[in-house]
Amino acid sequence: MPNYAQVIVDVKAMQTNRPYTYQIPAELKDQIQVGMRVVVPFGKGDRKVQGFVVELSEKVTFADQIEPKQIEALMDLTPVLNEEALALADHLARETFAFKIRCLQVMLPNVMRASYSKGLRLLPTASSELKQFFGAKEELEFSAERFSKAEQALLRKAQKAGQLEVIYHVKDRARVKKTKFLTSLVTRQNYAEFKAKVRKNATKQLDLLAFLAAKSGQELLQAQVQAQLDLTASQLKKASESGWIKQFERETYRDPTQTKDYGQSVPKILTAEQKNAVDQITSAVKQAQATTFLLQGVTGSGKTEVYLQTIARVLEQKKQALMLVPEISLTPQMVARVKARFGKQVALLHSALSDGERYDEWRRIERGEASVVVGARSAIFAPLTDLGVIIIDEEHETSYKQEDMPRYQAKEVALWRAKYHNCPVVLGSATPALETRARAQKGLYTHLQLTKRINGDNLPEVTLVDMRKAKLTAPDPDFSKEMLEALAKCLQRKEQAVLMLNRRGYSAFVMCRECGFVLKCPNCDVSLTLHMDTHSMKCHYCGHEEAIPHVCPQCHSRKIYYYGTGTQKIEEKLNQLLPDAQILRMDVDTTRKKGAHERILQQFGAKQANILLGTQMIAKGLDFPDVTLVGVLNADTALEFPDYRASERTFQLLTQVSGRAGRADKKGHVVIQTYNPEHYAIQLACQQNYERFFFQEMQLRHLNDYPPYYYTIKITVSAESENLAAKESFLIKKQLAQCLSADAIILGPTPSAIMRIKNRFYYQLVIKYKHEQALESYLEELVIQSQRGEKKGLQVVVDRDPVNFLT
DNA sequence: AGCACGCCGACT
DNA sequence: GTCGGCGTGCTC
Repeated sequence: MPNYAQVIVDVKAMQTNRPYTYQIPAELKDQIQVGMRVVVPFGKGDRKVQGFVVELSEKVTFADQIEPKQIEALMDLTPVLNEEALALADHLARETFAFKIRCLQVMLPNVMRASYSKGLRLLPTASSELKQFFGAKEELEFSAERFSKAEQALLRKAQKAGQLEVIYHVKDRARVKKTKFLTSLVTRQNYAEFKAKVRKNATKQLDLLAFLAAKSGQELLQAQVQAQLDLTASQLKKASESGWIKQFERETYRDPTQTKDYGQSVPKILTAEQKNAVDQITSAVKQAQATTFLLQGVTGSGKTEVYLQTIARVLEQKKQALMLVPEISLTPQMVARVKARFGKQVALLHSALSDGERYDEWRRIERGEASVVVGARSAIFAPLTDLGVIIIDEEHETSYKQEDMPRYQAKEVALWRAKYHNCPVVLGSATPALETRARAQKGLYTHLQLTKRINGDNLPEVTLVDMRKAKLTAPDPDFSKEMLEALAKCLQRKEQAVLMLNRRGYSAFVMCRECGFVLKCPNCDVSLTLHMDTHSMKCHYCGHEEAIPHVCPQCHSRKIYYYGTGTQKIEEKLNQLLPDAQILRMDVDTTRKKGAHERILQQFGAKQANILLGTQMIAKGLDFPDVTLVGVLNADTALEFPDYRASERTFQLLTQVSGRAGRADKKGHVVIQTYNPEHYAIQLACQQNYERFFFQEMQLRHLNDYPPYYYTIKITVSAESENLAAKESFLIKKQLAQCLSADAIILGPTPSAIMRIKNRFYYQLVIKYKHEQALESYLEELVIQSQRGEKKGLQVVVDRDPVNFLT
């Protein structure tokens, strides 16, 4: 019998990474298990917090004379985290320098994270003044915002005087959805008897009785019966009281796609390359080998079919499959494709689900009712217990890295889980991340290649337009002659075009021609962008909004104009330059609403427009047979980024977007406008030459000591005062210099590329290293110690293998 | 978050 | 001398 439990506690302000010991009350001893959530008292005030049981023991394991406190309650009947999840949380905490509690919570759906509230309850000794303050209520919910400082002082005094007590609530938001059913108890025998008791003119009741008699003994959905016979819930309740029916509730899932019919799709015939890939992966599945495969295949080479047939083999082995795709490509078409092949066995985890729906999908997986899981990044934690394969599509996508605590890389989590389950991992991409391709080169990963497009070899023709020269003859600074001609021809042939505007850091802003003043956000270090739809200037980082100025705020000149180009402005120009064009615009503004993204794609697919104009998001995974022209308006903006992956990103983006042209029998054409036509990333993207790019980029990384030759860790320090942020970052550098060997390189501290966001100043340090004995423990300590700085508004973030260097 | 402890200034 | 300010540290 366990007497004590080790509990990882959810403490807000000061998190330590060690568990706390609690006593298990006698009545819970036979129920408590490792992996359950509990409510425990914590701190001097014994406020109640949620915790996770990570260990049970008979004796106290910590040397202290005080008696541990008792567990207040169990929140679960069965463990919500299994052994694997607990081990993975430990690993994550160590690997990402995150607090254990966060690592445990990230494995569970949001609703299982407790919500806390504080209540104040009147005691009999309360003064009449206090009673008045409470009004008629016994208990008030306390929140700091709701009461004034004076009121808070009053309440505090009353609490000290023993006139009221503080009650802490830990609420489990996980709610199982129940649906009402009923069973008809009306039989041929008792029908007449029931009928005799009903008034002759009570038509509704007589109808119901007849209906029930016809369905004798059957289970019916209450909502359906109500709708069909136009009855209210209370009328059915009466029927239940009369003994006509028996009402009951049953647990149901909130899965909106469950009832949808996706039809059925059959496996396609594989090419020799595809078959080889499926065979090799399947063999690893059968032999339970944790091999990692890099499936490198150009756009249109049929990677998805390899995934689907691999999953089918895994299911034949009575094992389960987990497939990650970037959030942006988790479109209805993509979902339909998987559901059509595997039907109800598929569980879907994506951000569009409500918390409740997500919880239900999680429970379906946990109970083993779904053996194929498809989802975005966080689906990597899906509670599958018998994994046969993990597939990561578009593995080079940076969105597989979580950008807040715990800052995990889903690919690395996949490798860990694969090792735990002895199953293969498939990393798929047309343009693999350099690190991935390098591991394949070294033989750590098995390299599988799909070199042929399914529909024959029809790589698009690429035209590179040098905008430095084009500018002189172009009818417009944003559109070269070549681009406009290609568009016009495409429209003439009644085909479709996709136009990409590389937006980041390149949108319409306002500048004064007289004094050079640029309108900037008052809270962040970025210029405000012009939004024609709302006729205002907006900040993309904090949402600040103000009116469009007509005179320069600095020199009062009237010569204040719009510069740069946003998708809106391009759309307007395009309408003038090509009056025949019907344009659909897809960017942050038009896709903000839920489902808007899909709607735009669907409209374009249905030929309601002939030009799709958008930002990077149009480069990902859309597949329209009639698109024969792809235009890139500004290929270089990603090159200017303060990021050692800038070339790689540019190459990937251009290669991907080029692959969108001419996928079917029609010849495709790609027009790329650039100011750096001789840049290797742009040149090699035009040639669709990944291999050359890989070797060239590897040389540069080697030369500059960047991954995959070095590991990187980024430390970001931010505060409301620039001075404080700078001071702290220099202090950290000093400490780092002491614990690092001479082989390590510290870059910075420097102000981040965007130094100020929401009135906070950002400084960053980047450590490049190969082996450092003391680094891990220093950073672990740094993360824990830096919590105390949070009271002063000082924040320190440690990010292993960072993908974002802007902040 | 909330409570104790400890070190300085203003005060009955 | 003592009361109380809040900066600092800890919570099984």
